[in-house]
Formats: sequence, structure tokens, C-alpha cells
Amino acid sequence: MPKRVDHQQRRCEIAEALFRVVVRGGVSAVTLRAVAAEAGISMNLVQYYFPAKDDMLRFAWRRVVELSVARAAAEVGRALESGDERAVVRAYLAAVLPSDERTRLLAAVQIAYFAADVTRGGPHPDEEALLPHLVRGLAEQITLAQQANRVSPALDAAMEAGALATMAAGLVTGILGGAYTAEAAFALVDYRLGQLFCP
Amino acid sequence: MPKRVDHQQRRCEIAEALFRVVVRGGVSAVTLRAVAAEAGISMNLVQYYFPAKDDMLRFAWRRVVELSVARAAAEVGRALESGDERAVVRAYLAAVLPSDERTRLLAAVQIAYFAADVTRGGPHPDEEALLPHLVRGLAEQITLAQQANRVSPALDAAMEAGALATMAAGLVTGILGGAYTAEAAFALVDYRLGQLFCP
DNA sequence: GTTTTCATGGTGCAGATGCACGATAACAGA
DNA sequence: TCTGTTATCGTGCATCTGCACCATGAAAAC
Repeated sequence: MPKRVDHQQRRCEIAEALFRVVVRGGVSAVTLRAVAAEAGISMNLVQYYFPAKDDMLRFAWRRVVELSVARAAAEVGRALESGDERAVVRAYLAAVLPSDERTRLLAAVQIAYFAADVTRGGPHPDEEALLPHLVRGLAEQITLAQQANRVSPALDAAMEAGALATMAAGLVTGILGGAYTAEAAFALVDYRLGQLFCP
Repeated sequence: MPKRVDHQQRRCEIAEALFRVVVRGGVSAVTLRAVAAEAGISMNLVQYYFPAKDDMLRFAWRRVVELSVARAAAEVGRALESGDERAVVRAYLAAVLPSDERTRLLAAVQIAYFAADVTRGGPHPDEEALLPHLVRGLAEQITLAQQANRVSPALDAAMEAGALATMAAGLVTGILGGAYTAEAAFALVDYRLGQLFCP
């Protein structure tokens, strides 16, 4: 029944199926047939929307970043309205940590892609830009907090931001690897925030 | 020229070739033919020493953990002789961070395996045990440092250990992803150690 | 009502991959 | 010296993968 179809939405649906395949079997499990079966469509249809497999993988990567960034922006935006610098910093970190099934999926997919690219000499400019972006956002907020006298001016804002951001990155792998529960991760974040925002 | 050969050493050589393949193209690039070519032997010989491909992957995983742990133990052991708690803590962290080509390779391989397993519902007990082990070792040393009055007793040793360990884990991905240089990572570690070991 | 476009399915094909079977030559032990 | 073990190689095979080509029916355009 060939009704007119929104190609972009179709691609997003296929990307969602791809995510599930990745979570279940890693990036190497992504085959045209597997994705098609997961999406409940024929393999040819996948090829219809993605001329080559690599196009599909690239689109899915951009999509997972887009989804993650949107979630993070919403979370940080809500905190920004409160005007509380500590809440903003916490929102930045909370946006990174996988807490529910959805964010867990997005994080797992990102790690799978990351690993596939760390090796392949990966040219994923977005991934490399993700951690630095987090560091910059945190540094900015910490500097603001220092000006508001909520963080000691003796601290190095850039260093503190780096420490928090890399800790969050490590917690992501810790959570996905089963070494940390989401609760323990947030406890650690709050512990560090308590040190930062004490004076 | 069939001289009598040490099978275990042969397996290790093949594993080294496998590492290079993984670093170059990810775990998915590991094929019998690719590993054989990298090792400069025929594919049949690889199969001779590893009955199935999965045996090879498993052996290589155990090997990379063994090599990493040995390196770390040596580094920490040297620091332990000095009796300086701060040096020991730093050694724990330095042992994790990829600083030269060799440790970079080992870290990349571990991340590749980690990602392949985070997804596959991975049953690699060693990997899950790696971060907790680091946390435990750090917590122990920090507690000792508190007893030696080199770290404020007001701090929570377990939390500090967790924060340092996860930061190190995040720095590993940061270094491999190109977001951090090894020097910047060590600067961050030393900054945090300066905070911990001030009083 | 006819024609054109478009979404979807079926099939085949060349290449790669893991693995099994068989061959061979060099060393070891009798 | 002879026989058996062992390290090594070559080849073939069933399977899977990405992709290309073609078919078809329904909607849209005219």
C-alpha cells in the first residue's frame, strides 16, 4: 500500500531497529538482514532508504548523538531556569549517566560506536567533540559559580570541570559494565559536588 | 621445519598479531585470515593452535588482561617500596592510563572487547572485576594515608577512591578518543592528588 | 482513464568467512 | 633404518553479507 511516506521518519525507525541490534549483538551484528528483521521490513526496503550500509551506520550515529544531545539540552535547560549553578552542573553530569532503559540503550550504542572507531582510526568528529563540550560547559558553569561565590575561587575551574567530566565518562562505562549502579554513580557525583560547592 | 614448538608461546605470538588487527580494525576485523596474515603464518596454523575462532578471542582477552595486570602490578610494586602513599595511589592511576604505544594498544584492545561485551550481554567476569579492583586498591591506600595523617580523615576514602578510579577510566577513553593527551591526563591526576594529599 | 512515480518485495551473485579434510616434510624414538 | 608424531600448508565447502537487478501494485498526476 504505497502511501506517501516521510523518508526521514522511516530512516529514524530503521535506526531505532539498528540500535536494538547493536545493543543485543554489538556493531558487528549490524547486517542489512538483521536490521530489516528487527524493523519488521524486507531487506530491500532498508537498502531503499540507505543506499549503502555505511550510510545507515553513519545516519544511526548522527541520530544517537542527536537524541542524546536533545535529552541533555532539555535537562540542562530545566536546571538553567532554576538559576542554581550547582543544579546546572549536576544536570550536565546527570545527562551523561545512563539512568533508565532508554539512556542505557543510547549510551551502549555510543560506546559500541566509540570502540569501533577508536580502533578504525575513527573519523567521527562528533564523538571527539562530545567530551570536550562537556568539559567546556562545566567549566563555564563552575566559573559562574565562583563569581557567585558558591565555589572557592582558589580552585581551578578548568581542572575541576575536567575531573568531573572524565569521572562521568568513567561512570558511564562503570554502569554499562555492571561495576556501578546508577544510584551509586549519582551518589558519587553528589559527593563530589558537595566538595565543590561547600564554601 | 618442524622443530618442537612451545604451544603456549605460539599462542601468545598469535595473540599479539590479533591485538594489532584489533587496533587497526576493531574486533570485527578479527578473522582467521587477517590474524594469520598479520602473524605471517598460514590460516591453518592459526586453527591448529586455536580449534575455534572463539577460543582465539577468549585467549587473547585473557592475555591482554594478564599483560595489563602484570604491568600495573610492577608499577604499583615499585611505588610500594618507596613507602609513599601518594606515590602508590599515583601508580595505581598511572598504570591504567595509556602512556606509550604499548599501553595504548592494550587499552584499545580492552575497550574494543569491553564494547563488544557490553552489548553481547558480555560474560567477561574479568572486565567487570577490573574497575572494582582499582577502587578497592585505591581505597585501601587512601585509608592508609589517612592513618599516616597525609589525607584528611574527614574525607570518605571509598568515595575518593571511586572518584579517582572512574576519572581514570574516563581519561582512558578520553586519551584513546583524542580528547585528552597523556600529559593533560596526568596533569589532571596530579591536580586531584594535590587536593587529596594537601594537609 | 492513462501514465508516471513511488514504496515494497523477490532473487541472484560475487566475495568473504569459519571450518573440515587431506597432503607433506622434518624431526623423534625404536 | 624405519615408523610415527608433529608442525605446516593447500583446498574445498556451506554459509553469510552487501549489493544489484528486476517485478509489481498502488497512489498521484495529468
